[in-house]
Amino acid sequence: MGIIERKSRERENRHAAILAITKDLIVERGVDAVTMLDIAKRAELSKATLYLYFPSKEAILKEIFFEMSTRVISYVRPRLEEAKSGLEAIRAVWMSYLELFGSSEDIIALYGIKNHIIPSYPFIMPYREPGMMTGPEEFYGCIVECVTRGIDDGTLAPGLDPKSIARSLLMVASGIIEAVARLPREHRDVRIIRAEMKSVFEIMLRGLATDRCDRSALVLPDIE
Amino acid sequence: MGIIERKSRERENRHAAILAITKDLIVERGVDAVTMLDIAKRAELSKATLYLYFPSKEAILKEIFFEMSTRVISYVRPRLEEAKSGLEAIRAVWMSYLELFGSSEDIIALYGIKNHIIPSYPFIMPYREPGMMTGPEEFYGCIVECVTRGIDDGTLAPGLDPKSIARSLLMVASGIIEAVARLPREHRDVRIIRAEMKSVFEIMLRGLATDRCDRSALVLPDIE
Amino acid sequence: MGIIERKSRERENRHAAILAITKDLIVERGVDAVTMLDIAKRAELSKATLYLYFPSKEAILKEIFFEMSTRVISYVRPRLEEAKSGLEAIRAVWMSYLELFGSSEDIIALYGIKNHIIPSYPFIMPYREPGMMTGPEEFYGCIVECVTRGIDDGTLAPGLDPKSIARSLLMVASGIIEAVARLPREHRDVRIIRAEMKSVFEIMLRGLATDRCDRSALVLPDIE
Amino acid sequence: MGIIERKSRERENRHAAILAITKDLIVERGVDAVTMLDIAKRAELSKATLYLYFPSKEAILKEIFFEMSTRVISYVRPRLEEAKSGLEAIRAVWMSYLELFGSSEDIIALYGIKNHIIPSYPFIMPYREPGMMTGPEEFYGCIVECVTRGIDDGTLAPGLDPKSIARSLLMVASGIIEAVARLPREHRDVRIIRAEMKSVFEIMLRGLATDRCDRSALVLPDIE
DNA sequence: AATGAATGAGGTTTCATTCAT
DNA sequence: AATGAATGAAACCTCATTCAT
Repeated sequence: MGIIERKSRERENRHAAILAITKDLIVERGVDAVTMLDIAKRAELSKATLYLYFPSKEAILKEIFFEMSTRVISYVRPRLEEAKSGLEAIRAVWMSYLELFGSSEDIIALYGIKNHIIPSYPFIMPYREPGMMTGPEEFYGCIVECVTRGIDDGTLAPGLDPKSIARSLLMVASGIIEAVARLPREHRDVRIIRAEMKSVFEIMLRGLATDRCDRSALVLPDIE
Repeated sequence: MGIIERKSRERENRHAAILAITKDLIVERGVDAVTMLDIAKRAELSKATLYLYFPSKEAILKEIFFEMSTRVISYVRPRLEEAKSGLEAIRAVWMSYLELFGSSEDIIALYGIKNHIIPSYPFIMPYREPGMMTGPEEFYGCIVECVTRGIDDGTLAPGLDPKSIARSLLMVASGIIEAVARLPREHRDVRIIRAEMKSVFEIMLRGLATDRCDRSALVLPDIE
Repeated sequence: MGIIERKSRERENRHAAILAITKDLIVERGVDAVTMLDIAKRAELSKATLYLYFPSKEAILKEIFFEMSTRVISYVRPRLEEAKSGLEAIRAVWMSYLELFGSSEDIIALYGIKNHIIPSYPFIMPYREPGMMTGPEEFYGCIVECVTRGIDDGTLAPGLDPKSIARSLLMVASGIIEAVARLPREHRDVRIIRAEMKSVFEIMLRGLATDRCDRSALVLPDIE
Repeated sequence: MGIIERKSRERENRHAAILAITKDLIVERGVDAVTMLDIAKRAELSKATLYLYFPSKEAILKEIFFEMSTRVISYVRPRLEEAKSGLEAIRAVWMSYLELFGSSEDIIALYGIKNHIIPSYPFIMPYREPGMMTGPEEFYGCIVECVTRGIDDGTLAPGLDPKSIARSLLMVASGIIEAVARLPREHRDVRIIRAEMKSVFEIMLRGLATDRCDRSALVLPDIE
C-alpha cells in the first residue's frame, strides 16, 4: 500500500512537472513554437512517455488552461466579494491582473492557450448550469455580476449592458497580455508592462465610472 | 500594344487575385492555417505558379500587410486633419475603425499578419527618419500627435503620456480585432461586432476625455 | 530572299548568343548552378524562347561542348604537326592548355560540361570510323599518336602504353581544370592558376621523357 | 543493462548503416544524385527517420567526410614515417592510394563529398593552429613535409616549391578519383583503374625524383 | 512505467519543360 | 518568332503520434 501510494504520488509529480515545464516553454516561446519534443527534452523524458501522462498535446494544453483559470478565479473571487461597490469590484479585477502578472509571467501561457482551446471566448459561450461552468465562463459570469452590481449601486454608468461590458473588459485585458506575449523574452520588462497595463485599466475605469464614485477608486496603486 | 496592355493587366490581376485570395483565407482561418497549397487551390493554380508572382510566402504576407496598412492610414489621416480637437481626432480614429470594419472584414488579415511581421509592435519600434516610416509606425505617430494635441487643447486629461496612451489605444484595438478574428466565420456577425467595438471605444473615450469637452464627442454613431 | 537571309542570320545570332551566354554562366557558377531562367534572363529572352532554338537544356550543353572541343582541337592540331618529336608534341599540348586558359577561362565550361555529356571519357569511348570522331575522341586519338611517335623516336620512355598515357594526361589536365572551376570566381587568379598548371605539366613532362631528349623541351615558358 | 547496451549498439548500428548506405549510394551515383529519399528507401526507413539520426543531409555528408578523411590519414601517416627519404614518402602516399582503392571504392565518396564541403581545396585553406586541422588539411600538411624532406635529402629535385608540389599531387590524385567516379558502376574494373592510377603516379614520381635516387623507388608494385 | 524507434502527412521551395496566344 | 503563364515532379525538412519491447 505504501508502495502504491508512492507510485501514485510519483505519477502525480511527473504529471505536474510536465504541466509546469510546458507552461514555462509557452511563456518563453509562445504556444505555437512549443513541440512535444521540447517538452520531453526539458522534462528529461522521452516523447513517448508524455503520452503515458496525457493522451495528446491538446490535453496538456487543456489541463494547463483549466488549472490556471481555476487558480485565477480563486484568486480574484474573494477580492470581488470584499469590494464595497460594483466599481470597486471591477477595480479589484484589474488589481488582480496587475498582482498576478507582477508575481509571475505565467498568465501569458493562460492567454496563449485560451486562443487555442476556446478561441471564441468571450463572444460565444455554451450555456451551462450554474456550478458547471469552466473557469473562464465563471470568470465572465463574475464580471457580468460586478457590472450589474455597479449599475445598481450607481457607481457605474447606467444604460450599460453588463454582458457587453464584461466582454469588453475581457477583450481588452486579453489584448494587452497577448501583445506582451509577442515581445521577445529579453524585452519583457515587467515594470514597464505593468505600467502599460495600469494605464489602460485606469482609462477604462474612468470610462465606466459615474461622477458619484470615489475618485480614489479610479486610480490603481503602483506595485513594485 | 492593346494586347500587351491586356496581358499586363491580366498579370496584375493575377497578382492582385492571389493577394485577395490569401487575404480571404487569412480572414477565414487565420494566418497560421493558410498554406501555399491552400492559396494555390483556391486560385485554381499550382503551387509553383504562386512562385511566379511572389518569391516566397513571406512576400505575399508582407505585400498584403504594407498595402493594407497604407490604405488604412490614407483613410484615417484626412479624417484626423478635419478634427477640431485632439479628442475629436481620437474619436475619428475609432470611427474609422468602425467604418473600415463595417465595409469589410479585411482588416482582420491586417492584424493577423502584423503579429507575424512586427510582433513587437507597438512596444518596440525602430527609429526612422520622418517620411521613412512604414504604415504602422506612421499610424502610431499619428496617434501620438492626436493625444498630444488633445492634452494641449484641454480635451484630453492632462498628465497623460502621449506615447503610452497611443500604445494603449493600439493594443486595445488590436485586441478586439484579434478576438473577432478567432471567431469562426459563421459566427462573425458584423453588426454585433461593431456594437462591441463601439462599446469599448466609447468607454475609452470617456476615460480619456476631460469634463471640458463636448459630451456628444464621447458617443460614436451607429453605423448600419 | 534578302529578308529570308536576314532572318536566318538573326536566328543564327540568337543561337550563338545563347550559347555564349550559357558558357559565361557556366564559367561563373558551374554547370549545376545554371538554370534555364538564368540563361533566359541574361539573354533578355523568355525561357520559352530558348526552346525555339534548342530542344532542351541538354542540347545547349551538348552544342557548347562539341563546338568548344572542335575549336580546341583546331587550335592544338597544327601545333602538334609542327612539333619535331613526340615529346615536343606532348609539350605543345600542354602549351596549348596554358595559352588557351591564359586567353580565356572558357575552357572551364568545356570541362564542366564534359562531365555531364561524356562522363566516362577518357575511359570509355565508342569505336568510330576515322573521320567520324567527335572532338574529344579525336583529341584523345591525337595524344595517343603523339605518345606513339615519342616512343618511336626515342624521346619518350619505351615500354609505355600510348593509350594509357593518353588517358593519364587527359585525366590530369581535367583534374586541374576542375579544381580551378570549383574556386569561387573572386579567387581565380589566372596567373597563379597558370603557374600551378605549368608546375604539374612540367613534372609530367620530366616523368615521361628519356634522358636523350633536349632538356629545354622539359620546361614550359612563362606566359604573361 | 544488457538491454540498454544492446539498444545503444543498435542505435549506433543504424547510424553507421545510414552512413554506409549513403556512402554506397554516392559511390554508385555521385553526391548530387543521392537524395534523402534514396537513402531512406535503401535503409528501409522513412525519410523522417533519417532525421532522428542526423539533423540534415549536410550532416550526413560531413560525418562521412570527416570520418573517412581521418581514416585515410591514419592509414597513410605511419607509412610516411617509415619512409627512409622524401621520395619514398611520396611513393608511400601513392601506394596508400592504390591499396585503399584496391580494398574498396569507398574513397570515391570521400572525393565526391570533398567537392561539396571544401570545394576550394587544396587551393584555399583557412589557417589553423597545429593540431586543429581537419583531415584534408592535415593531409596537405603531410605532403608538404614529405616534399620538403625530399628536397633536403636530395631525392627530390631542388628548386621545387613544396606547397605548390603538394597541391599538384593532390589535384592529380583527385582528378583521377573523380574520373573514376564518373564511370558507371558496371564499368569500374578495379584492376584497370589501379593500373591507370599506377601509371599516372609513376610518371609523377619520375618527374619529381633526382638522378640520385634509387631507381626502384620510382616503380610502384602491382597489387593483385 | 518507460522509451527508442519509426512514420505519415504536410510544409516551403525549385526547375525543366509545355502550350495557347 | 516570341512569350507569358502554367505546372508536375521532386527536393529538404518538421512534428504529433504510435508501437514493440
